[in-house]
This record gives sequence, C-alpha cells and structure tokens, in this order.
Amino acid sequence: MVSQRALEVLRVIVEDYVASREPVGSKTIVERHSFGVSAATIRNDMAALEEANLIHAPHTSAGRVPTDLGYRRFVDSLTDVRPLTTSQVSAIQRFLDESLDLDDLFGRTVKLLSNLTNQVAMVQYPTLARDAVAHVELLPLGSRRALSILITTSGSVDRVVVEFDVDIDEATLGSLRAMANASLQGQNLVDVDRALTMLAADSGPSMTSFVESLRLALIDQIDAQRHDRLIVAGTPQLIRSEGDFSRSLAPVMDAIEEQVVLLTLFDEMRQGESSTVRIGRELADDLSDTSIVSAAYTASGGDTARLAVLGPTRMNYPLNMAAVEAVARYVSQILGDDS
Amino acid sequence: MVSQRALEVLRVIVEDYVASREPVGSKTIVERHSFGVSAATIRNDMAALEEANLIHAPHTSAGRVPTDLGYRRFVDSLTDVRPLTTSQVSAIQRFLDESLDLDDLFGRTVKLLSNLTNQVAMVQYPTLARDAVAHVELLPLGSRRALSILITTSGSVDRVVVEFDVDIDEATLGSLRAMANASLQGQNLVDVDRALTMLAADSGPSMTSFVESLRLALIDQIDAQRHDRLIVAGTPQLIRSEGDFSRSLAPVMDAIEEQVVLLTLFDEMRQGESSTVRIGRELADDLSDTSIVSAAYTASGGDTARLAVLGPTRMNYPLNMAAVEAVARYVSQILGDDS
DNA sequence: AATTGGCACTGAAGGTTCCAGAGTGCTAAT
DNA sequence: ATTAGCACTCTGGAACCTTCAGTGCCAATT
Repeated sequence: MVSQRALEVLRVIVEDYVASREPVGSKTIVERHSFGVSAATIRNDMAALEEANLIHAPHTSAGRVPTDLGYRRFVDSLTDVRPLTTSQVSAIQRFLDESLDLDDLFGRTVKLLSNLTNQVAMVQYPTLARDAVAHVELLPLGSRRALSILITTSGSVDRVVVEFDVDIDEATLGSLRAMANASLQGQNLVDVDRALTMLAADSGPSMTSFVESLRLALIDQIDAQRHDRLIVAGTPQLIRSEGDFSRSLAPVMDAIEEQVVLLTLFDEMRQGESSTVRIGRELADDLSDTSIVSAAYTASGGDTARLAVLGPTRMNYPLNMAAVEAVARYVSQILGDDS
Repeated sequence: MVSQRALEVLRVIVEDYVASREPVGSKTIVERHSFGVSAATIRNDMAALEEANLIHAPHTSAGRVPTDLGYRRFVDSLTDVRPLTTSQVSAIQRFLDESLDLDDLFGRTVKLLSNLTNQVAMVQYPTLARDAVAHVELLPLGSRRALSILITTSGSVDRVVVEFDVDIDEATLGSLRAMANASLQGQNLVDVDRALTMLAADSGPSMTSFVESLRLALIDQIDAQRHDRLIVAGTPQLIRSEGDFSRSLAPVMDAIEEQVVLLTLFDEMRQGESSTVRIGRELADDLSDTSIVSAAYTASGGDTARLAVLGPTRMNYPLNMAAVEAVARYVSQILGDDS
C-alpha cells in the first residue's frame, strides 16, 4: 500500500535527485524536508515505493532513484503547471515577435526553447492544410520531368518533382504554369485536388495529361509534407548531460538525426491532450534514458502540430512542461494572428 | 636531423595509431613492418622525431602518438591520393544522380560522405552568383513590409524581408511584383542590382521608392546568402569516436551547431588549392582534437564552395581525402551539367 | 497500528600495495 | 651508423583493506 505520505516522499526523491544527481537516502530527506517523522519511518515508506516499482536502489547501500514509473507518477501528480516568470515570458514575446516567416519563427522557437530548458528542442512543421497557394513555379528538369515549387500564403515553400507521361517542351511547360497559377492562386491547399481536376477537364486534350501529372504530384506532396520536418536545436546540451545516460548517446542522436521515429511518436501523441510527457521506455527500447516533453500548438485554421524538448529522464519536468506550454501558446498566438 | 627513414617511421606510426588507437612502440614497428633494422635504430629515429615535435609519448614507458605537426607532415607527404574503389565510385554516382534539386542533392551528398567516411559531413551552399532569377514572389507582411521569395533557375529558394519607406497596399504590391518579375526573370543574380536600378529610373514616380526598397533588400540578401548555410549529417559518428577526444565533445558540437566558425574557416580555405586539411590547433584552440578535410566543388558558372568531413585528429586521412575529393568532383560534374 | 531508536549488515568508492609488462634511454661494442 | 644489452620508468590491473552511507529488521514505544 502506498500511503499519501509515501507519495510525498516520492516527490522529494524526484526533486532532490533531479537537482543533485545523487541517489537520495532517508537521512537526507528528513534533514532537508520537514516531514515531522524519523528516518526509519521514511524508510518504511521507501520500502512501499520500491515494492510499487516507483523507486529503485542502484545497489544495496545506496539511496534511491526514481524509476520511469516513478517519474510518471510524479508528472501525473503535477496538477498546476507553475508558469514561467514574467521576465521569461516577455523575453519569449520579444524574441518571437521579431520573426519574419515560418522558417524564421521556428528557428527562433527551437533556439529559445533550448536555452530556456537546457535541453534539445524540436518543432514539428504544421500541416498547412488551411494554407493557400500563392504561386506555383515550374522548372524544366529533363524532357519528361519538371521541378514544381509551391509557395503558400504563409510563406512556406516546398518542392516536388513532376513526372510527365510524354515529352514536354519549354513552351508547353510555360502555358501549364500559367494555367496552373490561374487556377490555383488563392486556393486552399486542401482544394488543390479539386481545382486541378476541374482544370484537367476544362483544358484542351493536349494539356489534360500534363495537368493530371501535375495534380498527382502536388496532392502527393501536400499529403506527404504534412508533418515531415523537424527543426532541431541544442544537440550540444545532450553531451553536457551525458552522465545521465547509462548507455551510449549514439541511439539518441540517431533518433534525432533520423527524425522518423520522433515524428511517428508525435503523430501518436497528436490525439492526446495539449501537453504530453513520454518517459524512458515509454518512448522506445533504445531511448530508455530519454524523456520527451511536448505540447501542441495551433497554426492558422486549427491545424495542430507539436513542439517538444528532449533530454535525460532525469530532467526538470515542471520547468520543461511550463516552458514548452508557454512557448506553444505564444507560437499559436502568432500563427493565429495573421491568418 | 630527421632522416628519410625517420619519416618512414612517422608514416607507419600514424597509420598504426589510426588503425589501432594504441600508442605504437619501436618493437611493434620492427615486427609489423620490414625496415631491415633493429628496434634500437628505430628508437633513435623516434628520438629525432620527438625532438622535431612530430610525435609524442603519453608517458615514459608508452609508445608514441603523432602530434598535430606529425599528422600535418604525414598529410603533406601524401602525393598521390589513392582513388576510391570502382564500386564506391559507382555507388556515389548512382546515389547522387537521382537527386532532384540543390537541397536534395546536398542532402544526399552529406549522407553519402558521412557513410563513406564514418565522420561528420558538411556541404557549404554555393554562391549562386551565376544563377538566374526564375520568379520573385511578394507577400504582404504588415503595411510597410513584405516578404520577398526569390526562386532561381537552379531551384534554390531564399527569403528576404523588404522594408518600405511608406505604406503600400495590396494592389500596389501586386504591380510591384509584376514589374519586378518582368524586369528580373532570366536575369543573372549578379545583374539584379543593375536591372532594378534601371527599373527604378523607368518606372513612374509613385513606384520608384518601392522598387528602390526592393532592390536594396535583394542585393543585401544575394550578398549575404552567398555562403551562409551548411548542411550537416552524421553527428552521431562523433559520439562513436568520443574516445579520441581528450576533452568534452561539447565545443565541437557547438561549432557544428553555430556554423559561423566553420563557415569562416571555409572562407579562409577558399583561396587554397582544391583539397585542404586542417588539423587540430590549426582550426581553433577549442577544437584541438578535431580535424577537417575539405575539398572545393564548382557550381554552375565557376562559383566554388566547399564540402568537408570533420572528425578526430586520429582519422584516416587518405581515405577521407579520397572520399571528399571524389564526391566534390562528382558534385561539380552534376552542377556543371545542367547549366 | 503506526512510529521509532538501535544495530548488524551490505556494497561501493577510494586508497594502498604489489606485480607484470611494455617501452624507453643510454652505453659500449660492432 | 647500427646494434645488443641492460637498467629504469611508468601504466594497468589485481588483491586487499578501510570507510561510510544507507539499508532492513526488530523490539520497544506511543
């Protein structure tokens, strides 16, 4: 049975361990915190916590360290996310308000988050589904291929390669570009499919197949590019907290460089509430010493994506949760404003 | 005096040490290489090498390890860069030939280089000075600002913010866009300045100031963006060779994340011959255990930029030089083809 | 029934000592 | 100039000890 006080004990164990990196023992606890009971009593509680698999002793005569489950319980018990200081908040605002476009905003966001938390920070690109087409550029790329560059009103830019069934000359490519722009400009990204289908039907037989090829390429890309990028900053922080990882950092850095695993995790979290914490083995087997604190932000039109910090399980969860949420809130605000 | 044979000894010390990570002693040398002399003789040579500061003993009774200067001498003595195997070369070709645009090509290039060498790989963006304008897009960004997106014929895309002296409405911005595109499309990037100056003179008095603002923003950016980006891959490799760094990896990762230091170094190398090696302290004081092997590649029109691998000073220089040069050569070829 | 003081027990960390081995530098001989 | 021989030095590892933080348990207390 885990008593109420035992959970308090768990709390101070997590806090002290995060602060000091030292396994914490019963004596230290009674000295530093006023529990009003003796060390022996604390020991009883710790036995219960160990029984419940919430803490764990590295070796017989050492203090205790939280398990993944212990961190989990600790995080779940945080009801109020203590907000950041006002100076921190105003720093966030000042810094993010200056940003120019999506890429710049996200670049600033990750740097900011990384500085605030001393962890690796990441931002996932939003779906852009409510974004509209500003311009489509087509550049020849051999006789049957063209590079299509899609600029949206939010200022984002994506490239796709279009494969045509038959050869296309520069002049035809030019008129395809003109037609596509006439038909697409101002269209919502989700309507590109419909607009181009109509265009294919309306245009002369010589063009239909080209329009069709362009359509396929564009919708493929709009779909695929939805969440396919992650902006990362602060990897050096990982080295600085190397001592918190029992195994090599290599798998962690692999995950960051590969991005796929992390993006999949983000997608899993997407249905969850706004702020999510994943601890150790909850993430993946080879990320056993790693935790991710993430929050959803809302881009224009209600699309959501995530931003997150990644670090050792022994991290300052309350701070990181507060930072991630504050930044997410502010990014949402900026992206909502100019929609 | 450093005899000819002593330099041979230096060579095998470098090679053996790179291969084994063990300091190498006189006995090991006579066993593994047929010098035709005794260990004592080798020891005399080693004393000379140590005198010349080319090798160094970690402690009295250990073998020797090359110093930065020793590696330098070793690298300088490599006359013929042994080319890669044909299977490696054909792998390079197959992999790079599939790439779609600049970003994709560079993404593939760094991955390839990193795999080939097991080091961190980097590509610097080319100057693009011979590149031409394909399209200029202008998006409103408040009443006196606009985001300008510049697409070039090579498929690269850059953004700038334009600040206007007076308010500009959407319609005016529209005609500015039309005028700018009419004047700039097909123009070489270096001619943008001239073209816009002419346009400012020719256009009605109501537009002159807007064109002028756009001109200033664009030339600023074309200048600044010249070499301002670095694509990086393979940072996990750094962790894997952590044992080769006597101090923390943090400064190295900082340098990679910051990019500024590295870009400055690249600019210094730019006048040098095609292939350059920088070893340890030659780079910077806090990169003392790090080396960079880089090669210049040529983008369309004779512009050059660099690609490189970065790793511990204890790296396989011949392999890395061969890889970097082969890849640089092939990238040049691809970029030259479609110009 | 919960709490406490007391106490024996455990295992890690750190220090000391010792030994073996690798490798050197020097010298005298070739 | 090269070599064999040898004394010397230093590291790394093994074995050992001591210290100490911290536990688990028990009997006594409230």
